[in-house]
Amino acid sequence: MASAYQSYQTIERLQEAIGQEVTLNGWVYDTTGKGKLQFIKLRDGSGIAQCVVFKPNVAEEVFEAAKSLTQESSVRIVGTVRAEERAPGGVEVDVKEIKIWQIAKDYPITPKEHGDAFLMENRHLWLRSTRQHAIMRVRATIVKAIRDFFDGNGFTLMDSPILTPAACEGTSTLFETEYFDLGKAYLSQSGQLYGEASAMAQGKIYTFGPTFRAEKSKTRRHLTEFWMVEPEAAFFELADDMDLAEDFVEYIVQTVLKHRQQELAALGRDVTKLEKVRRPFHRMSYTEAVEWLNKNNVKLNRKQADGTEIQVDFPWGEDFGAPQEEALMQQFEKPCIVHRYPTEVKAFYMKRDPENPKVALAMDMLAPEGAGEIIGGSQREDDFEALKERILSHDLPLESFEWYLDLRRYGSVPHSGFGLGLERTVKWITGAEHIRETNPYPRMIYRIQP
RNA sequence: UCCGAAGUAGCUCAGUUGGUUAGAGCAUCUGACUGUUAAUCAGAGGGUCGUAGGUUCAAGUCCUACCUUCGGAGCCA
Repeated sequence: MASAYQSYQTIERLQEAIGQEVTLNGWVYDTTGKGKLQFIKLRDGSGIAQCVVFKPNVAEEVFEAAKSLTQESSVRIVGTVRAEERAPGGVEVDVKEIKIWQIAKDYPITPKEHGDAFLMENRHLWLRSTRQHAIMRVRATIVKAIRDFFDGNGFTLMDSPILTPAACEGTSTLFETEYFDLGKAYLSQSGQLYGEASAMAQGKIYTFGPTFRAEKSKTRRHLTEFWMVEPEAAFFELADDMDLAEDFVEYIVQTVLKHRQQELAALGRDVTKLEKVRRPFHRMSYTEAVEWLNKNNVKLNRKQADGTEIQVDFPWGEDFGAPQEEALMQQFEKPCIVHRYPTEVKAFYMKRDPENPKVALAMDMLAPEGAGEIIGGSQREDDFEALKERILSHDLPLESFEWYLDLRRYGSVPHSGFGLGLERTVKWITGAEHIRETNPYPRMIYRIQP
């Protein structure tokens, strides 16, 4: 006897079963009655199949069962598959038997429109809708593409811990918890520091897992819990890091195009835009970007002491906000890497450019179509004294970073890496309006249910 | 944290200068129909108008506070 995962017929493969009798298990997505004719749209997680019950052809109790079905009731249907032009997808099931697992009463999400708050309160049910189903399938494909890319290019998976003793980039945005007798522990906001140690052991590594930011950000680009993949490679300089990032993002996008056309179509995504995501991407230095902003009259809103706002030329040294990034990207159809940011606006572990100590060997990748920053990375400081001085000048506790400094004591080498935010990448590729749709159970500043 | 917007039926919304019994569509229930794709048609049930206080002969509507949600900024992936 075959086990359930082998024997039960999935709707995805119904085309192959034309002429055969099949058994389908699933949930009622929609019903329509037409007198002696009942249509049941059955959803089984793999797809949706139209099932038809015609009164003269079935036993009385089967027709009554069909009439009693409500949205999201769970059923097993036995019937014959046949080609039918009038049915969506070109096939339908001529129903012979119905077994009702459970009748659902008053399913809250109807085929009509709903508000954001309502859908988020019912996130556990919203996931059943066609749109959310498609986004989750694209997400799963992106995750697989990420793993395949690194696994296939000599990177070893070396996951970093989630519970950490100290901050990676300052403590202001960390979730805190008690850790037995050892005091406070924090949820990791990046696996990078551990990733660097791992790279010194394996050469090329990547970490992939959830990260946590207690930032009080309330925008359509922010989650407090999100997944990040962070490659780190010994002997990589900034140029290598940027090449890697371009290859990687191109691979992800092209893999989704190859395997998820159906889902992208269901989402109404303009795939011609994604087809253009081919190397080489655009690149410009931070300094060039500032010049571009000022040449194109993209001003910065600055608050005065009296509370009023004035518009000023973008000053060199200030970090870009979402409005600057968006303005910059409007000229491009492909992602753009902006590199060599001012040292002051970047993290302590980034190496300074030997040719210009005012800038760090940092790079961000901005995605087109308003998607914004998806990658942040850098070449790391590999000089012991320079790194130690940076830790102290950032008021970070030196004793917490002794192990990290060891990486510069024992065989320090140039090395680089970056972090790619999974949900932001899913948002860009699916064209989702809001990042809350890109994670099955998103955590946001004002929402932790369900 | 700051700026802006909104809370009316299970859901999405309308509700005029304050004025009799607060409306519609969808959903639910009953009935009709052999091709529906968010079916259609006929009928029925469904409300502490976010909470508390105030003004008034009279408050869904005006005022105050609070709560909740949404959008944006900063910060970031």
